[in-house]
Order: sequence, then C-alpha cells, then structure tokens
Amino acid sequence: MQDRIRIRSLSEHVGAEVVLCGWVRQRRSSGAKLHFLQVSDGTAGVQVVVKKGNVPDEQLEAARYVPFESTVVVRGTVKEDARQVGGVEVSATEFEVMSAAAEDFPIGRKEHGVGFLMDNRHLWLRSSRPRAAMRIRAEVIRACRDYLDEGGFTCVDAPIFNSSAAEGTATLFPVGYFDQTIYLSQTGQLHMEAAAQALGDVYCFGPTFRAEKSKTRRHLTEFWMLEPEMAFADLDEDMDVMEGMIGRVVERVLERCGPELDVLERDRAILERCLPPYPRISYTEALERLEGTDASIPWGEDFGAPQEDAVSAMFEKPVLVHRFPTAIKAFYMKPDPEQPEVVLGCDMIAPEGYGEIIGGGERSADLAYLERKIEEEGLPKEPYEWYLDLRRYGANPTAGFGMGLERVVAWMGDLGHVREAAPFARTMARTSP
RNA sequence: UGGCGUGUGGCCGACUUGGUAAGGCGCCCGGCUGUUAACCGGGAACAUGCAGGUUCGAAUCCUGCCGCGCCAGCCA
Repeated sequence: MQDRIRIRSLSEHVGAEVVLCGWVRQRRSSGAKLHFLQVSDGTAGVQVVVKKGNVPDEQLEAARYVPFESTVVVRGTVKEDARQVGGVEVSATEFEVMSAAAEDFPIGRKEHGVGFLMDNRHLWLRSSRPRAAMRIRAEVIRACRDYLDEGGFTCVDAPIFNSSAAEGTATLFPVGYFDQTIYLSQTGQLHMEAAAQALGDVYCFGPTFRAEKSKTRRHLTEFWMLEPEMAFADLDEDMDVMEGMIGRVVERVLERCGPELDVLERDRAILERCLPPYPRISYTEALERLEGTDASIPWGEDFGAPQEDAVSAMFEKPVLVHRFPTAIKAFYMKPDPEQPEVVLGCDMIAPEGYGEIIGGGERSADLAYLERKIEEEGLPKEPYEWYLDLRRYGANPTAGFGMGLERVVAWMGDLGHVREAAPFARTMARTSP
C-alpha cells in the first residue's frame, strides 16, 4: 500500500490524516453509532474510533460486526489521547475490511493451557507475550553479533550436514543423504577451529540438532547456537569474551527492550544485577561450597541441574565454573598442565534456574594426545582425520565456546521454558506447526 | 529412557464422601455516542482420551494403553 504508515510511528503524525492497515485484535461498541477497534499491524497497536457521521453508514455497520483478526484498511485522523497506551488514537474517516476472518479464532483473551497454545503456535505468535519474546530474541542476537563484529571477529558459517560427530553419535539425528546416512550438525566447533586457523577470531551462528530425549524446560531438539573460536587464546581470554558478550546482551536488553520486559512482567532489578564482572570459580571450589548441602556430590562426578542451581543461587549473577574433571569432558578439551586431572573448560550458569547457557574452553593442540583420546573413547578414527590435520599443519592453542540462544532469551525474559524463546520450538513431542 | 502428575464442550474450569455433568470465555440477537480483558439484557450449540474391571449406579475407584505436562540423566 503506497502511503500507508506503520502504527509504531503514528505519534509522529498527530493531526494528520493517515492510512493504516492491520488486524482487528479487539472490538467494543458504545451503542450502534460508536465503535472502538483495537488494530495492530505488528509494529504496534492503536485504537481506531469509528463514529457515525465520520464514515459512510455501511462502513459503520462493517466496523460494528467485523470479526477479530480480520484485516482492515483505515483512513483517519491521528489524535492525541492520554488515555491510550501509545498516547494517540485514530478517528476513522474511511473503514474497509480487506479480509473478514472466520469467527472462531481459537486464541481468546482468557487463559489457555500450554498444549493448546503450542498446537496453535502459528496463531499464538500474534499475542503480546510471544511477540515480546521474539523481539528480545532479535535483540539478543543483535547484541552478540555487534559485540563480536566490533571485536574483530569474522562470521563464518558451519555446515549442517555432517558425516562425523564431535561428541559421539548417540544424540545425532541421522538423515538420508543420497545413498548414505549422515547427521544433522550438533555443533560447529570443529569447523570453527579450522576457520580460526584461517581467519584468527571467528564465530558461527546457526541451528544445531540434538536427539536427546530430554523433556525439561531447558531443552529443545533444534536450537540456535553462537560459537566463537579464537586462535591463540587461552581459557582466561575465553572467559573474558563470554563475560563481555553476555554483559553486552544484558545491557542491550535493559536498554532497548523496556516495553517487552514490561509485557513479560520481567523484574528489571534482577537483570540489572547481572552486569559484569561475573564470579569465576573452579569445579573443585564449587564442590567445596556445596559440601554439606543437598546438592553435594563427590569429586569427579559431573554437575547436574541441582548443582547448577545451587551454585548459581550463591550469587545473584551468572557464574563461570571452570576446570572440570578430564574424565567427564569431551576428548578435544585441553588438560590443565598444572593439574592434568582437570581440563581448561568453562561453563557459564545463568541465574534463576535457566542453567548452562555457555559451554567452552581451550582445545588441545597435542596431536598424540588427541589420537589417544579418540581411541580411548572408542570413537571412529577416520571421520576425525581432517580435524587432526589442524594439529599437523601449524598446531596452535585455540579457545572458544557455544552459547545456547534460546536459554539466554528465556533467561532474559524469564520465560520459564525455552520453547517460548523460539518462534516454532521443536521438542521431542512437537514438530508442528 | 525412568519417576511423578494429568486428561471434562472450540477454550478455561467445577463436580469434596461414587447418585445421573456448574460457571465463565467465545458465538448469535438486542441496549448504550468514550469504550479499553468494557458493561447490561436475552438466546443457541457443544464435553467426561481409549479399552477393560469393580458397583444397583463411575467423570469420580482399580488395571492397561495412548496423549500431554513437570522432574531427572544428557547437554546449550
């Protein structure tokens, strides 16, 4: 539509006559001669007033009976009105129904259950809560990319189709690829190590897939991961980047997503406490702090959700836990030269039970060590040959990490479940809409 | 995969000790020229996941199956 304006910018047109398009989200009448329509075009919503005398009678009737979610074209005058959320309303002079919606739009103004809402995700997306979550998601992505791009990183894409796995094949989704079986990517890390040797500081951002039969509020089978990788970086630098990037995310969301946080009724004070610096404690220290609590575990055992929650509850901000036992971590992690029983890895745990939002660390540059680990863990050697080439031709220290986008978004908006942080979440039980 | 929980109209949700399915939203009609999860009056339609069992009688108790949810493991 030629001269149509976005509802978001209506306040710049007070007193002017404008044309707008949108969906009728709500309708109220005061007699047969005055109708109030809440119209949204996605950018924002506004109250349109259709009054007898201002529009032809047949348009007045159309406004009286227009079903929810119908698309309409409105010409009218923008008026200041302190009673309205955006501060303005539109007094219609022309009202046209572009497409009348069926009268049984399933999403009502009253409460619904999770199952029903997820079944109707394509329509639920129009509601204020999902819209706020999607805007926050977009801002989190923007903040991360800005942080890395400004820091001199190069965005490099990782493949989705792969014949090898970074961490075994148990949690991979097999797909038919011509006459063979390959797998959907569960990480871009190995490829980013190759890219880092070409470009220094790199990152990839894309979907990853895990066939984990997890049905918790922190798991999706398809999720987006941001994975920076830095040549010649060590664990401390790696943690600096984790902290800097998440710090930037928190700052940006607070700065630019105020209205969205309000829609979600997110307590801002909690986020304001989450600006850097973040505490950094070793796995061993964490266990010492857990001693005597319900979450206490023997040294050597991996952190579970109860340990993560207990550790994060000790601080009011994200916590970096580093130097986990070598035995429980992936083969490519570099052992600490000063205490080889632990690796130079690090996880960032988000507050409020949102769990591990980042996992990463230094990669081993030692060819012989990696060959031994691959054998010890019973991994097939052949698929890793190309990866081992990276150690044969100019081995270098490398460090990086992976950030789970949906977990960060769920935490920012206190969404309760990662499925609300994705537009169309894929879980064990749901692959549609 | 395991543990726990749950399944009532299009949606939400009662039915407590087993006794013959509330109420609300939505929908339709009407009223109101300033409403905003509008309000007021009237109306129609629509339901106990599936299969067994106990009982005079089951939405309610028992068993199995299926779906969903939460938690755990695994991870981001």
